[in-house]
Amino acid sequence: MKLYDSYSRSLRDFIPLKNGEVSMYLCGATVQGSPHIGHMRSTIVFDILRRYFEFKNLKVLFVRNVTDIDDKILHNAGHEDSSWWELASKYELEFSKAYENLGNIVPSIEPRATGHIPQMIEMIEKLIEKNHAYVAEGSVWFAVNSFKEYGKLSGQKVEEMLAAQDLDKGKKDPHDFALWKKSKDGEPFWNSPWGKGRPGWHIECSAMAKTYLGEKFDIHGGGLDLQFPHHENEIAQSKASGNDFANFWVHNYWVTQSGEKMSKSLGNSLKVKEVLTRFRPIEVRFYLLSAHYRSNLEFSDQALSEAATAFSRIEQFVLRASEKVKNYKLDLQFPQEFINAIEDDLATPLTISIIHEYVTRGNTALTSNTSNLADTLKEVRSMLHLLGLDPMSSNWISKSSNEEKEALDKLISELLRKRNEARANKDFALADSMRDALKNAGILIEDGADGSRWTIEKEVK
RNA sequence: GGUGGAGUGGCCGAGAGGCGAGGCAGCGGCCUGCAAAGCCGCGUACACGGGUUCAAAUCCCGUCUCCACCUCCA
Repeated sequence: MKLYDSYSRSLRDFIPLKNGEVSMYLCGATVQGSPHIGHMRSTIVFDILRRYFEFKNLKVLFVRNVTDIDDKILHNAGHEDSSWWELASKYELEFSKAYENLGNIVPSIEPRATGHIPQMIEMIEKLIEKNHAYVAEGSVWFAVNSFKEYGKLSGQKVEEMLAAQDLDKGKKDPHDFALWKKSKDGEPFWNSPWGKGRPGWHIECSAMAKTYLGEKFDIHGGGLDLQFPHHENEIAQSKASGNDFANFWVHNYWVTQSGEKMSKSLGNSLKVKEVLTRFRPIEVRFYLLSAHYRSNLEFSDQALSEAATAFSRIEQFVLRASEKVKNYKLDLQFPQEFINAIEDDLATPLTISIIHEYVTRGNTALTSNTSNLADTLKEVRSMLHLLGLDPMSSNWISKSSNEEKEALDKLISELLRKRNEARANKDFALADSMRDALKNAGILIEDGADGSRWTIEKEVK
């Protein structure tokens, strides 16, 4: 498989470091507010990578952290008049719910920063010992000029970067960054060899990645904005303390609005919970996969609506075909071109176009009753399954009970029987009024060559 | 100031020297009692100006516009 590695700025063949295993670390949320749909993108990218590796029978260890202490959390807690831990917990739950709603498999491990302070302290001590860090006035700083590779990931030279304008005392170089921050009065703190304080943001991920994935692992990912400074600093800390760290760096681009990064836009309309009042989660997931992960995706309600319409074409094929192809087992079978697309740096837009082509083929088989319908259905569902978009998968299926479905089916089938009598008698006024009445109830009727079919109009929630 | 990315038909969005990805919308047809769904057909798009080449959306030079990052960010 070819995967784009931001560190070497090239497509590289992905070969796991350990035979048969893949270790991945994804920078998760800083739980300071509600998730918007831009936040979902990196998780979905990693979710599909993970699904593909598992399909290849690789054992995946997938770590996605939660940053549950930082300046913004403290600030927002003051704003919302709650404790910082309550605020962090509240938004962590919202993120978990959003991830789950959009059909992501839960990570193997989801560590919280506050649960790994001893590991961070240990790493900081090692950095001080190796003269990559220094203590100043109760804080600890990483000495950027002690690490010659600094800037390699982001392609920047330290001397050409804008100097930090912060007022922190004791920094020897404006580019140095905090490993440990001395706490101010009233702020939460942990005890350390340097006094009361809390960890810097970057050391959290270095320490957690090492704890769960070891000194060297396969893939580290996150949004493009994390490339600098966050990931640059992670590399500096980890490598300076003696770890090899990540073999591949994978960065997803933005969900933008009016060309701008979503987090800069204001308003609630982009929050996951709000978008899900207007669109089904599976439609949102489909939409987020409709652009390549290394392209910006321009968000608009119109684009999302179009994606939802496009998806329903695929979904309706799966449902219609499944009514005809009975008792089949879904053992995954992929067209080669689909595998090629996935292996080409996760070309999801291409996979979607392939699915559409197979749906066209399947729809033709459906009307002409040709024998390849079952195969096409299995292939389409396999492809959807790998993308987490199989409408028949249990996590998308509506929650109503079988009893309810059977009762409804009996009722509607009886109505359709009467309506078809009317149609046979050319009493089209009656037939049409029955169809209208059902439509008012949210039930859509389609008359086909071999009988009438009903579906419940897709509604959100 | 430094670094990186982008500009593709009405819309979304692939592609990366020669065969017009795919979808949405629109138009025409088939099917249908009428619908719906489906299928078939219809498009001469690559920011602008030069250049290289038998051939450029794709490569080169220049210009314009937009976006991101430079120690809070998916």
